[in-house]
Amino acid sequence: MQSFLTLIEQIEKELPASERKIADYVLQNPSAPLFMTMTELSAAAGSSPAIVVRLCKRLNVDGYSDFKIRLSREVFSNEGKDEEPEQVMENFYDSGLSTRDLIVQYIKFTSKNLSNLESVLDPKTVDAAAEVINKAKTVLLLGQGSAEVILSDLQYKLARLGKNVIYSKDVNLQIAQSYSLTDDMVAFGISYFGEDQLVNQAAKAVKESGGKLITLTKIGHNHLSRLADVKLQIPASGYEFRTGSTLTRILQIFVTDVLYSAVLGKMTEEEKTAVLRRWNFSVTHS
Amino acid sequence: MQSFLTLIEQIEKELPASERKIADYVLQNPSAPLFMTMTELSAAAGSSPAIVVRLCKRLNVDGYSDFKIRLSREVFSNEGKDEEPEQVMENFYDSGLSTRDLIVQYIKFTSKNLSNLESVLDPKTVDAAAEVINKAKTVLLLGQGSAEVILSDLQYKLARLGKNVIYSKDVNLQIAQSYSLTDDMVAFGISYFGEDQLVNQAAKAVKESGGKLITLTKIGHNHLSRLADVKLQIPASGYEFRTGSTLTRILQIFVTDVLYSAVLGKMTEEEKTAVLRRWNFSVTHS
DNA sequence: TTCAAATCTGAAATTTGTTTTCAATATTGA
DNA sequence: TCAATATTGAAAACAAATTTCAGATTTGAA
Repeated sequence: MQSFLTLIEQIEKELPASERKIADYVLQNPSAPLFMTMTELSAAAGSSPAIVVRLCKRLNVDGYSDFKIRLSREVFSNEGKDEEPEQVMENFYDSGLSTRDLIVQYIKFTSKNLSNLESVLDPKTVDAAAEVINKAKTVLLLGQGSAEVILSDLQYKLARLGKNVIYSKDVNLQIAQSYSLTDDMVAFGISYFGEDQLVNQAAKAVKESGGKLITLTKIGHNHLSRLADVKLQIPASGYEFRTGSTLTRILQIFVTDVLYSAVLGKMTEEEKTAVLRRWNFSVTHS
Repeated sequence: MQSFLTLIEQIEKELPASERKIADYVLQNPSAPLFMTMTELSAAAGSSPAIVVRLCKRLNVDGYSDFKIRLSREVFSNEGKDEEPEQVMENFYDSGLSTRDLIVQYIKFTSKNLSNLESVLDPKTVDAAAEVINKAKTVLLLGQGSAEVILSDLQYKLARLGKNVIYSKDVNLQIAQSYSLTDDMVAFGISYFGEDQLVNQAAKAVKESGGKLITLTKIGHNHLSRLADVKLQIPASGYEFRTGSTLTRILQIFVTDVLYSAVLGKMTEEEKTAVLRRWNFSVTHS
């Protein structure tokens, strides 16, 4: 299948003026005709519908809709071949993107960041975290602000895994609880920057009472993860501020998801069955 | 970007008989319609042209020729790729995957589902939702259970956009509030299955009081989205039950993220500046 | 179970878009 | 220069897509 656009290019030079207008327009906007009627196309190119038909004939296609199909085949099979360097997302809501493009770019952006996660999230660390959680009977959750969202979700997950979960949204209460950690408990702290004063105070309390601490922060040095026995980390997006996106939230949920599965993987068959029972109950119809 | 056929597959089961005939025919002969008129296609599938139009509408494409274009895009972009059958994720925690592989598969799985979202999430609908929210002064949030997580996140987003947000976790209170919707308010209901009795009751209350309702559910028929003025939809994963993954949560957050950006896109410069101020304040160091 | 409301269906009418026709105009080559 | 040939676009004819509508069916509420 020789390229259709190439074919147009090749005959373009010896086309009569009016047909050439159309050919030129198509060569410059190969995907545009897909969304135009013949009349629109001819108007846009400064010609008339009859000419479009004649051009189709000359190109040996079966009519205008066949023309469109050949064109779309061309356009879409090339799509994504020479991806441009993606400075996308810099300030995407200012860039006048259509909502469709916004969605597409956003999907790309998120997928790309998920891929990055593969190199940042260390399997051994996930395993270690799963191990600790698996052994613990009770999990104490630490965090506030936007981390609450993730913690609530984690609360569901852990409950489903059969853990007792202690989670109060008030950080001061969290701190109080952190001082009374016992052997069968583990604390799980979430904070993107790892620099929340109060959360860190709770983490210190956990260490002082000799308890285990798992943390989930962005990659790099920070006070929270320094205190941790197991440090889960997600990439720092950098764009977060400007875009206002909650990519961070998605990555955090993703990590807790993986962790959930990892814990499940360590369980016995009966334990897994129990998890399924809890799950079926908790889902019902929400 | 393989997803238009996936979309058809997803809704196929709950299509009315006559539309299903056509969907089935297309699924079995994905490239056939490209060379057929609507009448031919409907005849081949044992249905009528009007039904084809209706199916196009349901698929959120712009008419039969748009349908053809989407299809050709699918057919031709896949040509010669030899996708392997991907039975991944069926029961991945039973399959003895190493944690590294678990992460890798999970990333693939999530990315793939994000791609599916592209054909399920209709830009026009997102636009409509953004429009409604932009005009409203106050947003009332509806939902419970695992949707709480998303609603809390949404609460942050909306607050940052300068909206008054009314969100009580107690559904009964939500219902009560729903009866007193005023003109400058809009309700936003989230429920994966769209079949939560109490949430639906709140939604009905919204409609009875003449208010606007935006919903976020899985794709397909359900009582909640039926009541909606604007229906946002995410793909049904199917695996959700067995895997216990919270993919749904990720997709939901994703949608609200896109919506956030879409609303932002509709704002004036001063309004955007105000949003940034709120954002910088709200993030600080959590 | 019964009834009202909502949804589905396909034939027919309508609208929209494509293709052909044709007369006027321009171009070519002897 | 002047036939022969090719190009053009307006309008007519045609074809296909879309909407409408009224009857049939299904669904949901009481």
